[in-house]
Amino acid sequence: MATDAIPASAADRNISRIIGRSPTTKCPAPFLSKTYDLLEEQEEENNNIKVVSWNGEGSGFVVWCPAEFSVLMLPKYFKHNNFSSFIRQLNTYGFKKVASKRWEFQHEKFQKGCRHLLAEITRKKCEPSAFPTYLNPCEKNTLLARAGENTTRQLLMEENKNLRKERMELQMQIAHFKTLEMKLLQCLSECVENTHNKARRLL
Amino acid sequence: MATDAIPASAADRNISRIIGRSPTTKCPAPFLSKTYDLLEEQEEENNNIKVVSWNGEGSGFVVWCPAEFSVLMLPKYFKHNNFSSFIRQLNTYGFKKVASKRWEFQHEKFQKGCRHLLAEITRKKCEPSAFPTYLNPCEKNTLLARAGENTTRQLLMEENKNLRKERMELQMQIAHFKTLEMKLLQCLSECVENTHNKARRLL
DNA sequence: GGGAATATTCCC
DNA sequence: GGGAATATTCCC
Repeated sequence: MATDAIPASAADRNISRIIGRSPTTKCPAPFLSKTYDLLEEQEEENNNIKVVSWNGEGSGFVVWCPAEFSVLMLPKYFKHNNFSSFIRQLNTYGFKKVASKRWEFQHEKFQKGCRHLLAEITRKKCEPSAFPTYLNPCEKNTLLARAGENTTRQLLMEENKNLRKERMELQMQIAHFKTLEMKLLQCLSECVENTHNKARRLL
Repeated sequence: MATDAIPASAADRNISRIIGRSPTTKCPAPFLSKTYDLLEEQEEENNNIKVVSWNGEGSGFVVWCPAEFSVLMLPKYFKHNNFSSFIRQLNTYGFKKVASKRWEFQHEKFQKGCRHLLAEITRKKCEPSAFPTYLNPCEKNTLLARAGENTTRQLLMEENKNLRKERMELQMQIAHFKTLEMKLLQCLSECVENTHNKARRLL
């Protein structure tokens, strides 16, 4: 094992928690440490045939023999021997396949000699929960479903209430206009009649 | 292996999917099948010391020797040898510890000779998945919650739309009344003036 | 390549 | 006993 090969373990994370190291200095995800370890340890062994290695620039790595890699190496570091599960993890952590004809992967923060960069690599999936921890996932789920709906519903109900109030006011205005119209017509009618009568009297 | 020991495998689930079996007849979770297998297979072996077995009534099971169980049996069925991980899974599927002095667990649907009941056991946790999978009770709740909210929302939106339409119509009526009022006032004014002039001319 | 279910680990 | 992060599997 390389001297700088400090595997990310539960103990590490515990220490990290106890001494209160900030998130930026926390230990890397186990998957990343193990993959880095794996490459470093292969580096030391002078095998005739390389199964996996850093690429020429140390900016990524190549799985030269996927079958041998899966059967011989994966179980030493992980709880499986499936190449596809390894690839799934690489994708989860944002690695990119950078060659079409060989299994070469790169990640900006995964470089030969730069173990300290591993801690800056994060999983793609991470949605911080907005709900208190005492709720079970089912309740959270229900609330989550309702949260958006409630906001929308409340807005709709508010608008609704305002619209009804407006309607009432408009209807009162109309009632007022109707009364006014009647009065004006009455007035006009009287006025016309008045004019007529006045004219007749005067004539 | 017992003759009825049909492990829940990816193949099973695939077949289940292909032939379109309903959710109620889908195969049990791998954890449940494996735990059932484990008990059935132990049953057949006439060991001097029982490490794990069904209880007397077949209504649950007992891990008599947790250490041996963890080291010797767990790795044969699972990807670990931790008793606590096994317990965590039992809890996830709703098993209850039913004795204080030994590791005895029960679940209503986990009974000796009743492998078919396993498929009715569901995980407690339901992930916030927005899209259709098999409907467990939790997911149903969520969907029901959403359905109710949606119905309410749709009704509110409908009422809202109608209220806006009404408002528009009322505002048009008001505009009409305003015009009418002006005309009537104009008319009245002219009428009054007319009367006045006519009277003056006649006098 | 990635969504989602299940499994395993870690911690409270 | 269970929440949550990570790992592994399965499927599209």
